Amino acid sequence: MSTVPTVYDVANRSGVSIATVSRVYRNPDSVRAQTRERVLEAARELGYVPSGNARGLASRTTGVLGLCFPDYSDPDAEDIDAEDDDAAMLYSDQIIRGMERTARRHGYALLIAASLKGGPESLVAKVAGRVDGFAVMARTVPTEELEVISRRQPVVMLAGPREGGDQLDHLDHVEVANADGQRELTRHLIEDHGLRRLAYIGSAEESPDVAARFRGFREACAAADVETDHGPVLRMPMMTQADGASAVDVLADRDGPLPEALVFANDQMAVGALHALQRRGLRVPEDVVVTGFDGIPLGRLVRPALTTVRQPMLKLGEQAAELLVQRLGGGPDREPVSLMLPVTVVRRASCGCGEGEDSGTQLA
Amino acid sequence: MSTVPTVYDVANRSGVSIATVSRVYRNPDSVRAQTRERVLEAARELGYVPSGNARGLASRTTGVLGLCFPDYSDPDAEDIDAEDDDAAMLYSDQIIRGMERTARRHGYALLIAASLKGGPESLVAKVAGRVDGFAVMARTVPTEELEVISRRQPVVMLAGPREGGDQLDHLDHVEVANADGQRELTRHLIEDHGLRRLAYIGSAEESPDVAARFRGFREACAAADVETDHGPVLRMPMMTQADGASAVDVLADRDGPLPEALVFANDQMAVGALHALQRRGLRVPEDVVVTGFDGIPLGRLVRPALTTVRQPMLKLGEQAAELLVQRLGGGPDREPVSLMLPVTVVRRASCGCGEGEDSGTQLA
DNA sequence: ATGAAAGCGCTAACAA
DNA sequence: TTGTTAGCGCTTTCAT
Repeated sequence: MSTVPTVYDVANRSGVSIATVSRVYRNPDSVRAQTRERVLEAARELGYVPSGNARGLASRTTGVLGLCFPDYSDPDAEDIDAEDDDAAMLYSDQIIRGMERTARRHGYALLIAASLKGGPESLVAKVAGRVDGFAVMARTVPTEELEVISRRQPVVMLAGPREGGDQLDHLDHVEVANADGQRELTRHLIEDHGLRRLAYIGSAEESPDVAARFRGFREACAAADVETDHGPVLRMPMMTQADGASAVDVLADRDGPLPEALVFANDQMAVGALHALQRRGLRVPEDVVVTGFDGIPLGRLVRPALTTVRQPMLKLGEQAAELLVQRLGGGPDREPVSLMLPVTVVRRASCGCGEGEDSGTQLA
Repeated sequence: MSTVPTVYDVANRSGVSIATVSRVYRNPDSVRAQTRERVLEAARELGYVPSGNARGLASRTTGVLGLCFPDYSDPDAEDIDAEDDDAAMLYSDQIIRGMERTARRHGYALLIAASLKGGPESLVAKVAGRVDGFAVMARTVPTEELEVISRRQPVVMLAGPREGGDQLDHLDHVEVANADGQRELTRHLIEDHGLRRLAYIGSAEESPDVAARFRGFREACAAADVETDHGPVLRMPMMTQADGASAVDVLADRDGPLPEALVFANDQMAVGALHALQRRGLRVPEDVVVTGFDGIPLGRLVRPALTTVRQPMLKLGEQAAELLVQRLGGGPDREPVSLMLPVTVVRRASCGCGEGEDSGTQLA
C-alpha cells in the first residue's frame, strides 16, 4: 500500500512517454507490439492500475450507469430475510438485476446507491458525479435537484408517473400500468366473484403509484355501480406488513360487518393482513377476500396464496438502462420518451380462485 | 446539455474563489452562512453538480465499494424469469443485496460489474480504478491480476477457498462451509434414510467450491463405510438445469439400477433432474432421492420441494463489505482475515422428509 | 473566513 | 508510431 504507481512510473520504467502508456490501454493497436509489451511488462512489475477517476476526468465519460433508490427498509422485511433470504426479494433487487444485465450487455457497469435516511449529502449528487447517466426511482430525489442535474446528463425516472406538466417533462420516464392493473383486478372481484363491499387500503397522498392504483379501483367500482369513498378507506403510512395487520384491526373493531374484500395497495400490507385475519380466526377467502399489488415472491408462499397484480420490475430496470444507453449513444436531444409497461393480474387463492397454477392476464 | 458548469463558474457568479465553493460542499461550516447561501444560490441557478471524478482524483477516495462477479448466464435461468421473475433470484443477487445494504450503512455506494464473457478489457481494472476497495467472486479474475491490484487497495475474495498457499494469501477472504454442509446432508441420507447407493454429480475440477462439497460427501460416505468413487460419478460442465436433466438420462440409460440417491453439487442441476425424472415416470423420493446445494428460492417451489444446503449469500455480501470498510478505515496492515460462514441443511420432501415446514440444521 | 496556487493521473490534440 | 503539452474539475496546503 505504499505509493501508487501512475502513468509516469510506467513510462519511466519502460522508457516511453506517458502518452504511449495511455495508448496501450485505450487503443493497443496504435502502439507497436514490441513497445506495448515493454509497457505492459513494466505495468505488471509496478502493479499499475489506471485510475478510473483520472480517466473519467480527462475523457468526460465513466462507462458507468447509476441507479438511485429510496432507503427501502421495511422492518418486517428485515425480519423475514434473517431466516429466509429468498422470500424477501424486493422491488429494488429486481430492478437492479434488470438494469445490471442490460447495462452489462452494452458495456456499462452499474453504480447503485440508496438514500441513507439521515444522509445529509445529497445522494443524487454523489451518484450523478460518477456516472454517465442514471435512473431514479420516483420520489427518491427532490424534483428541483433532479431538474438541475438532468440538464447535465441523461436521467430516467422510474415507476412514478411523470409529475404533471412539471419542469421534469424533458426526462425519459418508465412507469407501470398501475391503474389498468388495479382496475382489472377490481373488476375481477366484482364481476367474477360477485363482491360489492370492497375496502381499499393505501396511502395515496404519499405516492403517485398508489394514487393511480386507487384510481383504477374507483373506475372499476364506478363501472359496476359499486359505491366507493373518495379516497382509500384507510391510509397506512408505511404500507408495511405491520400496517396491513393494523388495517385489519381497525376494520374488524369498528361497527358494522367486515367488507367482503380488502383491496391493498401493495403485497406487504396484504400479507400482514393475512396473518392478522388468521389470528382472529377469520378465513380467507371464505370470510373475506384479500388482494395485494406488486407480485413479490412472498405472495406465492403464504397461505392462502395472494391474488395480486404483478409488476414487471425486471423489465423496468432493463428499459431504464436501454433508454440511458440510447440517450448516451444516439440522440441526446431526441424527444423525451415515456413508456408504460404492462402488468399482469395474478389470480390465486386469496380471492377465491382455484388452488391450481397461477392464472394470469396481461394488460397493456 | 450545452456546457457543464464547474467550480469556476459558480465561483464567478457568486463572487468568491473556487476554494470557497469547494468548502461549501465539503465542509459547509467552515464558510460564513451568508457566503454559503450566495454560493448555493449560484450553483442552483447554473445547475452545478460536483464532478465525482475530479473529486476522486484530487482527494484520492471515491466513497464507492465494488463487486465483480462472473457473467452468470444460465440459459435456463433466463427462460424461467421471463415468465416468473421471482424464482430466478441467483446468488449474485443476494450477495449484491447484502453488500449494498452494508455498504450503505457505512456511507458507501456499490459498483457492480459482471465480466462480459467476450470482454477484452479487464473487468477488474475497470472496477478497481473507480472504487476504494472491492470484492471478487472467486475465479472471476485471473489470480495474477488480483495479486497486482491487491497491492494497491483492499480486495476481498468471495466464496472460493483461499487458493492454497498462493500469492493471494494477503487478501481477506470469506467462504462458506461447503464441506461441512455436504457432509451433514450426506450423513442424513445415509443414517436417517438408510441409503447406501449414492451418486454424486458435480464438476469438481472447475470449482474449488464443488471440490469442497465433494470432499464432504466422501467423508460422510467413508464414515459410514459407504463406497464411493474417487471423483463425482458424473461431471456436468455448466451445472445448469439442462445438465441436471442430462445426468438423469445418462444414469438411467446405463446398465444396472439407478442409484438410491442423486446428490447434486447445486440446486440448478437438481431441479433439472426432478423434471427429467418426472418425465420418465420415476417418483421422488420413492424411487430415487434427489438433493441439491445452494438454497435457491426455486428449490422450495418445485414439487417435491428440494432438500438442499443453504448458503448464507446475504451474509457473504455483508461480510465482504464489512471487511472492506474495516481495511479502509482501521488497519490497512492488519493480518489478513479469513472467514468461514456456516451453512444450513434444509430437509424437504425430495429426500423423503415430511411435507411440513422446512426443517433446518445450522452448521458452523 | 477566504484566496492563491499546486497538483491529483489521465486523455487528446497537435507535432515530430 | 511516438512525444509534448494542455487541460479535465476538484481538493488542499499555505497565506492572508
